[in-house]
Amino acid sequence: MSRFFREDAPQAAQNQAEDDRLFVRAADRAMQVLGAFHNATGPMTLSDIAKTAGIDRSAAQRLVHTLTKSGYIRRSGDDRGYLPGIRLLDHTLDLLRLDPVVQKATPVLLELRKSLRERVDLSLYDETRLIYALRMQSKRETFFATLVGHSVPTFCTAGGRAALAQLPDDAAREILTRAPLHPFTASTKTDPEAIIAELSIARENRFAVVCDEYALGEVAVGVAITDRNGAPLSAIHLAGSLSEYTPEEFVAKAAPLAIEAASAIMAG
Amino acid sequence: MSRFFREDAPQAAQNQAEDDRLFVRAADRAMQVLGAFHNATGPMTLSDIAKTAGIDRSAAQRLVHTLTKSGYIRRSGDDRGYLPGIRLLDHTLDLLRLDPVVQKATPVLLELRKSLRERVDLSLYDETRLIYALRMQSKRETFFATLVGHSVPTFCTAGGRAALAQLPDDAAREILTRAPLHPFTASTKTDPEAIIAELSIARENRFAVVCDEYALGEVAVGVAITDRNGAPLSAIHLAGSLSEYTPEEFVAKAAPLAIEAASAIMAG
DNA sequence: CATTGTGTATCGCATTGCAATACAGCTATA
DNA sequence: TATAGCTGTATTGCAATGCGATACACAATG
Repeated sequence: MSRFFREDAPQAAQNQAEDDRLFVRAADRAMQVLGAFHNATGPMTLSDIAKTAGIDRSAAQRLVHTLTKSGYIRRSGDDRGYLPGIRLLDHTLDLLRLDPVVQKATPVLLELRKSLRERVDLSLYDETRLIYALRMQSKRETFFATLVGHSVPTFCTAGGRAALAQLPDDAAREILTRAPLHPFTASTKTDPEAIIAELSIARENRFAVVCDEYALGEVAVGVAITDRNGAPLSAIHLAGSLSEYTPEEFVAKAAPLAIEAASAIMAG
Repeated sequence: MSRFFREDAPQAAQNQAEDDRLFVRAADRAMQVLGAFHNATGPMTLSDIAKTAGIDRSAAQRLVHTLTKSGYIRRSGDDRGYLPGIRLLDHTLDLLRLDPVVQKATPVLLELRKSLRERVDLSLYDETRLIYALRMQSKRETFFATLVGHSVPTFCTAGGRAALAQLPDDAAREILTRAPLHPFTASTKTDPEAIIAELSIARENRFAVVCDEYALGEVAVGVAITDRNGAPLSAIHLAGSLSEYTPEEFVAKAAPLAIEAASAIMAG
């Protein structure tokens, strides 16, 4: 009993609810080191990593050493410095293959891709952003828009709006306050209330349409995938080129397919 | 000086070369917890994780708590248990976008995909295995053969043999001793010397061909991508169906394209 | 030939991670 | 409705271990 009622002792410091701001856990530090690459544009040196992760160079050295030994960090071939290690891809695979949505969606999206020979993506909902998990690309595609893990904002993309539309307006509003409402094109809607209005439309239609707001010359249709309580988990995203379709044409073609696919996934 | 020559002190335990077998670093423990999902087939409970990671349930609890707070682990929606968290995909992206080979290969492979409307993959070399980093799928594709992070053995795949062929024979032999030479089909070559012989052929041709050894009804052509010292970094992999091509047809069509693509990537 | 940057290695202290322990909720089986 | 066996969660003290300090070898640069 004395363990639980010690009046003389300093306030218990290990309350799980609050310790995480008092203590810095080693697991966090390890992930901070890996996270140091988030803003990198090339290999990082120990000093870079230390600075970015907010730890001492010598601590960084130790962590990098350990992480290198286990393959989560590797030395960059020619250049000096370090890069994220291949081992990370193992965890990527675990994430993808164990994700219930990805599991169910994969065959459905492959079918969908056959019907509509345009870009088909599945992305996972993460409040202010969507992260691409499955990508089935079409003819044209550039850069690293093909990379898994790439994320796009929810506020101005079709999939994102479809996902946000599943939330009550004030929950969506709250997320929008946290999102950087940065315009990507001249047409990007950045007024929260204008976006909320779009969400109402999407909610009614069961899909969202975005034209020219994120990428110029692109029309996209997004449909949300939700859990059984209706909370957004993920979104299907179909994109076409405005040089081939009018927005209406594309929606007419893509929206029914996307809705059907989403239903199939949620039913499965 | 006493710090460096203490005769009475116990043997210094922190030699970086050997401490890793004496000490278990927290960073490792964190990654072991994430690694616990490697053999999972669904959500894992705390006890599962603890058992798999080889730590106490209560330690697992603490780590999982920390990792959950930072998004590397999440609770599985309906079922009980935990799953890998979306945050991992951020590191995936960092790995892919910072990888020099992936950077150079992406545009080349997109072009290649246009010329040859079959499966085109880029995978990263990891001794006994290749890990898929870029996937551009064709019509038919099933299951999670589409997932990034999926890995295949080097000993019996076209890309793998192309990569191994870049090594001296004894280096390749050494790797084969560490590889589980498990037959996937009736045709899978599992005799190390038979594989070494294949490597010689691949070395001469600059590409490797594998038929029916990994997947039935599939013919694949692989070409290695090396650093400037000739060490394998990665492989391009083109696969076609034996119901559409004879092996010779496919090779005639695919091999030149693959070699050209690899040259373009290495020159870039 | 300094100087400033890499990466690497070692040590001791005090911070922090862990085992032990306890408990609340939920399902099943008795 | 016990009761047993799971979940996940929380708290403590001790000692294992992570970190800062420090030092050094090597390259590249001025």
